[in-house]
Amino acid sequence: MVTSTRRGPYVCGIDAGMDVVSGKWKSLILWELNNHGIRRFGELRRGLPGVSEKMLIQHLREMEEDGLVHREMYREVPPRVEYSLTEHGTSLNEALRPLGEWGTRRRERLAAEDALTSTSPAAPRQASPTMPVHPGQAIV
Amino acid sequence: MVTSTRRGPYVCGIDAGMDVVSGKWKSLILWELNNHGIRRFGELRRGLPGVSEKMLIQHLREMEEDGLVHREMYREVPPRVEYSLTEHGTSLNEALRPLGEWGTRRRERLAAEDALTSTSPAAPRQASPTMPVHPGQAIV
DNA sequence: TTCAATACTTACCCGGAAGTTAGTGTCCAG
DNA sequence: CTGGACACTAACTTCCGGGTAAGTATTGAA
Repeated sequence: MVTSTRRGPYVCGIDAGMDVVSGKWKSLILWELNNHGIRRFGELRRGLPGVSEKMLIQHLREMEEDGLVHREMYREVPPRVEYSLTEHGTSLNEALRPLGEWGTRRRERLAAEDALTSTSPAAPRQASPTMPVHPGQAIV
Repeated sequence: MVTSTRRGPYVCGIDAGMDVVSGKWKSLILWELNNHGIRRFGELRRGLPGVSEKMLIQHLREMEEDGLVHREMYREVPPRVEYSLTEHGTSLNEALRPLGEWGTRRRERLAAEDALTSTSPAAPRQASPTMPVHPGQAIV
């Protein structure tokens, strides 16, 4: 079972909160659904560059089980499935906002450090040109 | 190096925030240091039941490298090392508070569900259907 | 007839996170 | 003189999260 190690006995709230977002794409799925309201499976896949179908579903299933996302299936041909955030998902997303803002400040700090460390401090732009990018990973 | 996969190119702030707390004990270390201000290595180990010395140090090192914790070493015999949060560590802890509160609410929900789901063999106070289940204090 | 699109499912594999165990040097209590 | 406290370090092993690739059923389009 996927949920074998999850829902463990939590020692505090942060444990319980971290647990539901632990997963490479969970927070991005949350963000994507929060921004678009309703998304089909394929839309989500295309909206998260680099995610594999297997992981997308696995994460969506876990988040559904955790009561974060709602799954609506229409028995059509071709099949259509719509995902959206539940009330809990929306509130989780809001609870993550301060962390996101903290991370944004951290990114800015790192970019500034990189700009200083680089040999020629010519371009201290916020989008650091020295930042390594590997194919398949989009910079948003 | 431990930091091989870390500090990857982040797609958004949440990525950058999640990265520094990804690690089984990171958030608990943060919590522990935030509560006590200053803690020695052994105190931290005893304060986090189940952590291995290897993981404790590895996490402390990474957090030090990320600018979250400060490490003060006193060349005494026996050796003494004191850990504390930096300004960034403190602000990260505050940024995590909403998530912690969300998690606490989730724990309460889960506890309530468990209370309903179980056939109430252990501690079913009263079977009054009108009685709201209120777990109150967190089970730490 | 073959291909694309839809939303998955299944099998296999790899790398890294985490666990286990042992060892370091110095001092003091027993 | 043996052991423990202290703060680590190192070697080895296990486990599992995530990636890759192929297969499923259906229909319409080329």
